Amino acid sequence: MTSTERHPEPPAGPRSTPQRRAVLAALDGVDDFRSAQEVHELLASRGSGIGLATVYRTLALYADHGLVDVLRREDGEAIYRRCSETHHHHLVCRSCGATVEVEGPAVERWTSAIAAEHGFADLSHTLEIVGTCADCRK
Amino acid sequence: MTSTERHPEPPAGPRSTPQRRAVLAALDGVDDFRSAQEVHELLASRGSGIGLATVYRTLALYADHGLVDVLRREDGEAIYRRCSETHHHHLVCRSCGATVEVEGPAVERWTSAIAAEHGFADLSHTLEIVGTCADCRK
DNA sequence: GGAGTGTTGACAATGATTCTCATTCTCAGT
DNA sequence: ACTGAGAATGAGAATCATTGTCAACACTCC
Repeated sequence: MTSTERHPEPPAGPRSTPQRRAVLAALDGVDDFRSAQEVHELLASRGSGIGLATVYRTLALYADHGLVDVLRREDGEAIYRRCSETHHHHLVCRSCGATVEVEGPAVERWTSAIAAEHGFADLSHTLEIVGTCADCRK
Repeated sequence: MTSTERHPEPPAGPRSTPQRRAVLAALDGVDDFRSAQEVHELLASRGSGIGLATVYRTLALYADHGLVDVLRREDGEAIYRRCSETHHHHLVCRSCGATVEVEGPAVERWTSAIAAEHGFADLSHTLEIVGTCADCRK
């Protein structure tokens, strides 16, 4: 709150490094969610000597910045996916992992209404739909 | 596989034992989500010598039977809460942890519609709303 | 009372994630 | 381009929730 705001917000996004670019590239190469361990293995199999800790740090970093989505597998393992930056939800196939991003204005409205009704503010929410896709039902 | 199947499936819910009753009682005593570790500590502080592994087994057991809800904290730790057995969602205060169970017919309808639209079947979904409750905003 | 099965508790084992720290790299001036 | 300051990286140790193992027990049915 001081008058020290000459540089309101140095555009400074995360610094660009080869490792970070590699992680994003790896995520761009797949269309479903991958764990940090999997991303690391994938990169390793391509000859990248990137460290596991760096993969974790990078994924956490971009997750904070909203460039990747984070979900949890049933066993609690965190999984990540490159995604659009607008608010959305996921429809995931429990069999093949295929993912579809969906928007739900109706849901947004509903959550706001319900929350307000109970006196809650500063909302955020998560919604995931898991099912079996058409291909896997054959 | 002998002919010993006279009792195909005793309506038998989980067998009742002092330990299991203690775990459920502990959950009944609070109105928000607790981790297995916390439940164990709580019981220990009451002089119960119940083992940690038993707490995990019991919570997993009741979670399977739908008697307790399971959520994940941001760090991935599983948290449990005694709940009604009908399908519902949670509105959780990020500050004090207070929880409200809410129903959302609108959401149920929306998820079914969206999923069908993309050819998904055998649906299940999770929806959590996190916010700051009225008391914590003072 | 005894066998058979389900439960428990203590403890080891697992496995994802985080931390530490010395080294290396990026980026904004100059 | 050159340099300094601070950010990022890698290797491996350290955490910590969760699960597996197995012997001792509890309960039910005969």
